[in-house]
Amino acid sequence: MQQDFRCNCPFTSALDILGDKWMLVIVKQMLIEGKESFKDFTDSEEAIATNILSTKLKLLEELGIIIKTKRPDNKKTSLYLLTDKGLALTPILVELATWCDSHLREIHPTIVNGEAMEFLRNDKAAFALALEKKYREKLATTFYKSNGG
Amino acid sequence: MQQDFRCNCPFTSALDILGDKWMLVIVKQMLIEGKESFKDFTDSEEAIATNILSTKLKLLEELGIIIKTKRPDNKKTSLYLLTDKGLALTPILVELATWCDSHLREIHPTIVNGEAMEFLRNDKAAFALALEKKYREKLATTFYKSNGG
DNA sequence: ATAAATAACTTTCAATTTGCAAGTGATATT
DNA sequence: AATATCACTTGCAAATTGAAAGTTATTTAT
Repeated sequence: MQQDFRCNCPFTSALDILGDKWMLVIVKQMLIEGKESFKDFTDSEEAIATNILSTKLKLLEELGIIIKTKRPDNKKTSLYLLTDKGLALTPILVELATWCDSHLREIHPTIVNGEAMEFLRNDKAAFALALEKKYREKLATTFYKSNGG
Repeated sequence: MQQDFRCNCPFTSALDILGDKWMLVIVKQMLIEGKESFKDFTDSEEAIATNILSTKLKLLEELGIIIKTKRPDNKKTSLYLLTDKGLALTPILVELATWCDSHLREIHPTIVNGEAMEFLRNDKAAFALALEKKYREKLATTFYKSNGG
């Protein structure tokens, strides 16, 4: 991996890892949109190129933010799942969306504005917890399916 | 400016603006390190190149995240100051540092770990508020100096 | 008044990164 | 056995990044 850090500042160091167009978008797709296969990601609205996706998934795995695994009944399709370290990024995503909701609509009026945004506005912390809980339940289901059928 | 957004997702849209190596680092330098002149930024630990700095400051200003101004007694030195829209990024920075503190020390052991980090760990929300308050006080002082001497 | 220093850029150009398109190999389906 | 699908990899062109040097305006020193 050999990650380079610009300095010893915790803010800058976080951005050395997460400060690009794709890392947090991929995490978001997993957490919010339930994406888990390579194909799921390529089919996204954000239209990530396959070579970039491949590189970023590898980096996320090396950093321990996601794990790569397979269902025993499907040797073809790899599954990419968030680890605890990855799930711990939820508050960052929530704060990003909050800022976007309050300050970006002016220059980008078509940003989605549905029930989920209402929930976010009413209780950020609860929203974050709900996302994490939902993902952990999905993880349980995934592993149940893999083991039990 | 002509900002391009990849889609209507609030998470992705925030990252269309903030998802790079420099935007939030510059905001951090203003908020935490009190940097306000072009020279302050070039002297930073992160060693940003002047052309990049110039471009990013312009973009931040166009987005309304910072304002560019001058003290009446100094026509040479420009001042770059955070707006409310910029100060509203504080919770994002706080969450980034929190994640870094918990999950990045393993691969980057020299990350700073002083009193401020203690405060952050003990009460994230209070830490964010303290940063914002301190910055607003500095703003008041800056404008007092400019107007009164 | 003149010269030197400083601040805030701008320009140039090389290196790196990004991303589209096409190709590959392993599995799965018909 | 043939075809389709999935997860990549490779090649190449375009865009972005960044180091170094240059430019202009203002301020300080002589």
